[in-house]
Amino acid sequence: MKQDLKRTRIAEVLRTGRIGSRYVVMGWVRTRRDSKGGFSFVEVNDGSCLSGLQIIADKGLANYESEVLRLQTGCSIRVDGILAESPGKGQKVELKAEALKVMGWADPDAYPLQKKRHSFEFLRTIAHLRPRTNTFGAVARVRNAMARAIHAFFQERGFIYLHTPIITGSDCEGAGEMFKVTTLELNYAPEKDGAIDFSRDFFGAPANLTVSGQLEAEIYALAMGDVYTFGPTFRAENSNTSRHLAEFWMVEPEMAFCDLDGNIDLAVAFLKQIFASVLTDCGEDMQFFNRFIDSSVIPTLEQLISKDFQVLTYTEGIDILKKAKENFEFPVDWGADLQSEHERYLCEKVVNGPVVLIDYPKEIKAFYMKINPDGRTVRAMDVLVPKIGEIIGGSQREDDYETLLAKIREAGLNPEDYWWYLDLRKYGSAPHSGFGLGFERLIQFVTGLANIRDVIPFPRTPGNLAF
RNA sequence: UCCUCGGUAGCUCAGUCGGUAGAGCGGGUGGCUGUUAACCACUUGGUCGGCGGUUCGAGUCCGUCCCGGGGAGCCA
Repeated sequence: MKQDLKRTRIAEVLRTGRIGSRYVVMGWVRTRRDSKGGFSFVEVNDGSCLSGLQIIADKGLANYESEVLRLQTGCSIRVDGILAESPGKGQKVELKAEALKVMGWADPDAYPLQKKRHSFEFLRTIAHLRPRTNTFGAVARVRNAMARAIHAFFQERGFIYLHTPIITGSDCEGAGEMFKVTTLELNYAPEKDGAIDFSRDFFGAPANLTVSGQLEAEIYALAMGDVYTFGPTFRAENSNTSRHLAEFWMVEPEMAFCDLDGNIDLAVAFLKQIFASVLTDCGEDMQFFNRFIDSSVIPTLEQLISKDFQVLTYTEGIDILKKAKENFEFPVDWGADLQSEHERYLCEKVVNGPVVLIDYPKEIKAFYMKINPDGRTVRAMDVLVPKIGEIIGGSQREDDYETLLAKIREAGLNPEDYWWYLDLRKYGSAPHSGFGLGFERLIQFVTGLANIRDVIPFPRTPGNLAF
């Protein structure tokens, strides 16, 4: 065995491999088919691409009878061989093995993955093995390509990548239930006046996992101009749906000297560039999703890249819904938040694509959003997409000190808790805008996977902390 | 958290009116073949989610709990 040769990834063998050259490939066996002509076909996958490499192993190998004929799905092997043109259908090249070494066996009686389709529900119960399947390998590569594309998009535009804290002292970010962080022994927590005494906790105060980096991102936007965060976010909501996770990744750009129009422009350019990158960088994986998961993903993405996004005000959206001949379960009224069925109708029936909804009534949006001159609506924007719903939520931020102070009080919040946030409006305030994008929802949209638990390696949901 | 549908072999599922457990795939053995979701034959394989109840008898009916899917709410 030529131990001096270095391992070559299968993606590279298939892309640049030369017929007649010697390669070393290492990976996991997907299937083995024997020919009684005295040789076997072994399909190997190493995760570098969707395709596997067909190995031709014949009885000339010293361990053909003893090992090759015992190879099963899941075994890891090393193959040293010569790349050859394949006479069979289904692949252009194959590796003629000069040596095949079994690195790790996988008992076929016990190994849960078979060379057939498994349900996503079952694969979730074996999250340590599911990346070895076609679908989850493709998801992992697409997720990686999208993360890289996100950084590329912002870096090209001069945005600073900002690391906002995971642990936060403020429970006033207002975006949902928070996980508590403590080193106190829960059964023996110190008490004072009948309540837990957090002054004796690690931070000397109650601490939580962040639900958003936005408020901190505003700090840096009002110093660096354009910043973005890209990191984990935590919500302790008891949400049991196909589009909610307790731990998910969020992208949050924040731009100084930028109004809502600039915010919309960035969001649209962002989505288009990410979609285009995935189609170029992950062509094979996307073909796979388009064929086996959802036959509309590639046409949809291609359309979005070239098409203008429809921008509607909330008021226009309400008008359209009121005139619609659809029997909605929930009534449509100006001032009420849109239900999922309303959002879906606008995306799927009216526009047939994503919709940017702006200028929502102030009562149904967060206190920090900038009030419009009409006094009733705020400069909010939601980007809604078919099937998934809200994928981006953002706004121009209120930059006027007195107005923000009043709105904090109106919301029943304590201005003292927001002293530094208010300070930003006191010293060198400037118009600024930003949005939050759910990374996993974007991956769902791109891949067509119906359940958000299948686009993150290790999903955290209520009652599920395995792996 | 609410509504709804499910939980039967390693996996995907069928199981009629309450009468004593089935198929395909997978695994094993043999055959055949430059094969590729290979094919053919034989074979292996079960605490019917847990607990309790009704009944001569429960996979099947009732109660309860656990887990999963879909929908809703909260949101990204």
